Amino acid sequence: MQSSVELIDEIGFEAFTFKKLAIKINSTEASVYRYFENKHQLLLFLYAWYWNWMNYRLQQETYNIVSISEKLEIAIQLLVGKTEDDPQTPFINEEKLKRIIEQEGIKSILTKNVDGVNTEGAFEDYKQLVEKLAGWIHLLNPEFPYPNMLVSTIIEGAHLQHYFAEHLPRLTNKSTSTDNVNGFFSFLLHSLILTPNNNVHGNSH
Amino acid sequence: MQSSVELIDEIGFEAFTFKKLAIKINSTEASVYRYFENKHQLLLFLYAWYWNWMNYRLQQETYNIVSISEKLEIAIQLLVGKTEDDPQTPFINEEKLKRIIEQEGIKSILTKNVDGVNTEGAFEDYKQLVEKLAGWIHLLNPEFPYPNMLVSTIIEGAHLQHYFAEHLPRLTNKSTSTDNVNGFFSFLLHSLILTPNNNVHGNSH
Amino acid sequence: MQSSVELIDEIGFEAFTFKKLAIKINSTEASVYRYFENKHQLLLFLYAWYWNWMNYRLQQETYNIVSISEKLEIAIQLLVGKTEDDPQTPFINEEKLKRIIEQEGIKSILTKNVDGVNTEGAFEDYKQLVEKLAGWIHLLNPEFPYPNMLVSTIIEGAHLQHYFAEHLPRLTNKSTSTDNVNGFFSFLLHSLILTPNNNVHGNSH
Amino acid sequence: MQSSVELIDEIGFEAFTFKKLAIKINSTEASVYRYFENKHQLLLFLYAWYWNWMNYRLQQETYNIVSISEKLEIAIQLLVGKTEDDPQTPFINEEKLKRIIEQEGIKSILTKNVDGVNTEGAFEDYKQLVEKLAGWIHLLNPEFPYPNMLVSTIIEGAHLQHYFAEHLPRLTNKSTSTDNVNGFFSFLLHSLILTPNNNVHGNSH
DNA sequence: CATGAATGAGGCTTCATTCAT
DNA sequence: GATGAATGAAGCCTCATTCAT
Repeated sequence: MQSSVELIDEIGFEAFTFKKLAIKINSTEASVYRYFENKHQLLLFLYAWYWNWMNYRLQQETYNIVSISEKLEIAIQLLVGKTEDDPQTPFINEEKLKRIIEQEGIKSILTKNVDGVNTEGAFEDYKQLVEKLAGWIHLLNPEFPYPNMLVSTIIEGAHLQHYFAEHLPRLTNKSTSTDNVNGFFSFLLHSLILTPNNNVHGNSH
Repeated sequence: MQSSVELIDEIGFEAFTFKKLAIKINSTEASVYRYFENKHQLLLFLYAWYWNWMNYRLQQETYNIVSISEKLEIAIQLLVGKTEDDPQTPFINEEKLKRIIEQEGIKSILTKNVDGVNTEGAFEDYKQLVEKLAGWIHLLNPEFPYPNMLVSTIIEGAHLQHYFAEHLPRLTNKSTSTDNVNGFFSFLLHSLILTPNNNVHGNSH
Repeated sequence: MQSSVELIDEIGFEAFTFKKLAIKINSTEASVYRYFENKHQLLLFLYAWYWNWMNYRLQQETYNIVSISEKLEIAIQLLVGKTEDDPQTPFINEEKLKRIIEQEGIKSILTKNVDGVNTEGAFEDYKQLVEKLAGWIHLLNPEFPYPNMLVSTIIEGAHLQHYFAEHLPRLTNKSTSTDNVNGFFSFLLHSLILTPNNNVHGNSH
Repeated sequence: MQSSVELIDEIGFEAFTFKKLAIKINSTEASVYRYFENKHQLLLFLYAWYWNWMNYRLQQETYNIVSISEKLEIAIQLLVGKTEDDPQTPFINEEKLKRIIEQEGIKSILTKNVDGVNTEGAFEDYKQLVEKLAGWIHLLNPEFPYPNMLVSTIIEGAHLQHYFAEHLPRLTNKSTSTDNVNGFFSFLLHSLILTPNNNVHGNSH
């Protein structure tokens, strides 16, 4: 588990194979196959685990908060901010896992086999999280027609911006560290949802 | 060229091989290698070609327009809207290419070798486009601190939303066709940039 | 093992491939790769095995001999003389292996990657053997400044002379079979080392 | 010509291909094929050129010398000593060529196709040189039964010792630079040939 | 249940060479 | 004569998976 996270983080998912994993954990390919059908299943498992954990954390950090806008703020912090290793789960390093999700997660969606994978429920937690936040947005601003889009754009956008900050700075705006990513998406949320008197208007075709 | 676009569009980049391409065009693997070092180079070439063409189109459609906000609107239409085959380039089907960029483009960025690829200038046109639009945004709203982030988020976000609309509808908001994608990102732009009196505030840590 | 020795002996190392070996032993390339990373590793393995076996034989044939000059004589016989199949190792045909070492061994040294290979210890037994004999020479003739050179020249020289005898007779001196090789190198050893009153003088620049 | 020497010296003969050469000289593979049938022919040509040049130099440097032992001394210097670029042949860098001969020459002999190559006369100059020196040795010491062996052992031995000095020092004896190679082989020659009262005795089986 | 061994299939790439202009 | 293009063949290697014990 932890080893697979480390290895994927090190060499990337494309270069990752069960053989290399087996060597790393002093085991055999056959043994690894006992636990995961193939490497894509492993990634999907990590993906599901990550979003399940995120849902859990979100619940923890918001369940005694009343204000929905405050809940949303917290959610954004959680999704966009830095992730640190969670000492409660010694079997997995969340910081590395986050980096994998950022760099490899979207690839497990952008695959010719999405639909098949999707029906197996691999993205269930992710979708639940998106819908939960979209629901909150709807409560705050019932007129806003794109709550799901906004949430999924923030999530995936944040992943990309973190990556750009490291590798393609001309696509992003750096100032004091990567806090800008946080700033941008917070600002987005406020401008669109938390600020009153938004004049909602659709496509101007 | 056209054949490679078709084949990638059909079976996906992962399943795409020079052998399959060779069979499709009644040629040999070795011949294909004369033109592209490997399939990743081919994808990068398509990527570069696409953004070069986008830059060209943007210039065409905006150079006699004075209003910068209007220019921006047009740019968004171009980036987010549907792409149709350009009859001026019979050797390439832009509609299919767009679909490839949407589904595979980000993968050529999210690779362990980005930095190497980047120094070769593969993303140059993309970055130029982002910076041009970011420049316009800056003119309209000099206080706005995240112009590049906004542009790259719109571009990549739009790609994803188109994809979600087809495969993971719970992550998006569908109504009448994918026009919603257009609507959302136009709205984003207006709310953040084109509407006066935005109270810019950064990260609320 | 034995099959690879036979095949290399037959067709030469350059023409030797794992595919051909696989066919010969009714197996598959992939299976061969389980045991040797690539054909160069296989050759290095054979090389190491050969010199390990030579060290062993030398020890066997000299350990109850007191006279160092006699030991040296025996060593030369071993290194320069004919090698016959050792019935104790049914899995390898030493005669053929010797022919491989003669014709291919030096190539595994004269490679752009020597230094890398060398650090992996592939030549360890070879070097030990050379140093052991050089040590004996030093005991017999402490003034002689080139013991290692002499030993390595005899070993590699003998390989070449055997080869020349078969293929380029004008570079050698044939009389009664290849015994001449033996004669020449024995003579060399005697003239330089075993004969007293050598007037050692270095480079005459 | 010069480019091929440089390229082989750089990357080694195994990795050398006409394609790489073509790129280096801004030409095409097809053009290179106009001059050399294949890369082995090219190596043989260089080999032949080198030994032809050596013969020429030997003649130059010895033709007004009377003493045969002196001639032999000069020959050894020539064969064993450092080679510098000959300004008379601007189209070829002898120093690099020498390094190629040292590292690759013996491989062109130790090939399964020697016999074929041999009949084409590729090694003619080499053999002539060996025979010339063997003849001198015979004049000095008519009893000595291995003149050709001695010469070819010195030549190839010197090549190897130079190589060992750089890559496998435990097989050689280093003191002040590689002059030792010169010293050793000079010494060899003196001990066997130039010193009177050698008690010639053959194989002591 | 674990694991060492086996393996078919195919991916990627280069070679050496020829052809057509 | 030079050269851009084409290509069959093969080499090398890894993958994902299964089998037998």
